[in-house]
Amino acid sequence: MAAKNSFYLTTPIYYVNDAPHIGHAYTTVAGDVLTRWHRAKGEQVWFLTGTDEHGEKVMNAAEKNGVTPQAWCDRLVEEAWKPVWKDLNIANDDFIRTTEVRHESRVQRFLQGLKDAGHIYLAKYEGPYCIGCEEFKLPGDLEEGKCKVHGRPVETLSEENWFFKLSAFVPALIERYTKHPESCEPTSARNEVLSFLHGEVKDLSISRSTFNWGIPVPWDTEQVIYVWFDALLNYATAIGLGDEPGSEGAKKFEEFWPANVHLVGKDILRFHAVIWPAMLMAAGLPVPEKIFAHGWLLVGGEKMSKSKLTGIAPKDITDHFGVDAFRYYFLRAIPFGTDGSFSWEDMGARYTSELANDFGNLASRITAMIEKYSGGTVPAVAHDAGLAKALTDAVEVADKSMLALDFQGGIGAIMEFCKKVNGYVTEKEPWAIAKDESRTVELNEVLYNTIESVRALAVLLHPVMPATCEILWQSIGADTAIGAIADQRISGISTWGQLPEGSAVTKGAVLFPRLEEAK
RNA sequence: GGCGGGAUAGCUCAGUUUGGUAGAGCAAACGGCUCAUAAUCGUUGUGUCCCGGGUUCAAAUCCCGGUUCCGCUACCA
Repeated sequence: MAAKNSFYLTTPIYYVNDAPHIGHAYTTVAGDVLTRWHRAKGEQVWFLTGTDEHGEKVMNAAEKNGVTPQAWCDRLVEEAWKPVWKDLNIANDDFIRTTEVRHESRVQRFLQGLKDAGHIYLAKYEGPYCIGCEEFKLPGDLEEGKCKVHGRPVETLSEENWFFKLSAFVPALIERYTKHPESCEPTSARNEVLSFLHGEVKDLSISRSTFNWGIPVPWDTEQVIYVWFDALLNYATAIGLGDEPGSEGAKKFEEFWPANVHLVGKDILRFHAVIWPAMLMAAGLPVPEKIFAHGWLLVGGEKMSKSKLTGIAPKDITDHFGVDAFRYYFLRAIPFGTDGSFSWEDMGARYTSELANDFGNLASRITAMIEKYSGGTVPAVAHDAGLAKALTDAVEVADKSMLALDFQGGIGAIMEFCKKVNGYVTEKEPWAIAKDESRTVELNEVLYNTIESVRALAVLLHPVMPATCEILWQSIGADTAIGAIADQRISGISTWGQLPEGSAVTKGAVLFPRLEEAK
């Protein structure tokens, strides 16, 4: 595969039977931070998110609310989903909805292609069916022959469905995950996938005839395409899957496919690591480079859920801590890939310690000192070998970690540097030097080295906390002196001495005010 | 039932591959400093390393057995 300078990342498309909670936001923020990091590396980035709008559950939710499925989706997308991403400062390049024509037509074309190539066949699906649930049940859904949900006996029903020859791709999938372990991470997730593949994998029923909220099977319009088959394709339809050579869509697809990373929650790992690549293989397309399954956010030790009143809306948290603290906290506190416990206490502790005391306060003390001791302008460029080295190391570790989706490690390295700068200031005691007029040169050096370190911190933390770092960037005069923060490159951060002498520094409002006891 | 992962300081966790006096951050206590957001810097303490056996000069680490939590998978039907 030719080395390309593009980076294509997707979040799952979220199922619109309800409003987003912090679990959805966790995935999307992670995607946003990672894509912002790649943009800061100068890569051509495409970041896709969207909504999954077909299927029986959406149809039922709409019915219960007395509206058509389309109206239901339109309302949730416009009033709940898109606004939340806007509030969280998510810089997605596209937002796909599976009810859009661009998606539906490409899905149909893709499916027709698979059928023409012989990967689709008609067969009778027979199994236990619960009238109450109006769906076929799996053995695990049953208890003593009765539906667990309704506690009533199931009937054996059969339905003619179209099947995808999933089983035919098992050997190729096993080979893929064995030879390219990085294509499914973390390791625990890959092992689960492999263990599943080594079991008995059955062909997949990809159509339904019991309801009609979905994309019609092109050659059998009595049936609609199974919602997962439809949904997975969004990653490719959004960038022009199957379009005429030479068209805009085809160019985009050429540029960005295969996706570099599909971020998924661990509950939907198998769809992405088994079904999706098999679909692509069947179509003769390259498979995604990496499926990354992150963990769940736990509240009180349990997976968040609406029914247990643990479904927290992002706004509940951002109203108190602010958007940037939200973005920071989950990626900083939880190793990506393992479950993590959310608690107001822990978030409050980390906010105070790391954002207010370490980072925010460092910005306050240096801007205040430059105003007080240097007339509000950056003094002559100076150099401190210790800080410069620490910065170089921090950038190196942070970059390596972020690229590996180790957000905790990456942010940790940056914050370690921040602490080091605080230590430098305390040790040099600029306030003491300032009392001796013969030591002005020395004083200016300390001030310069500190503000220059803050310049680097602003760029390093920009992908994680864009709004706050932008404010900081302005307040140290960097915007005027060296250009927009968004144009700064990771590779250039550790070049010492960028903030020029004379830049205007103003001590603005504190970046992360101390908060009253959380909740 | 099978496979896999976890149980370590008040809290979150690292350390277990390659045995050698038990670690980090946060919280706590004490000291320094006063540029800063009652901030920051330094120092300090903290442990039946889930339980019971075994191997060894020496076990959080290796072996056997058990408890408990979690994930994947299967089956009972």
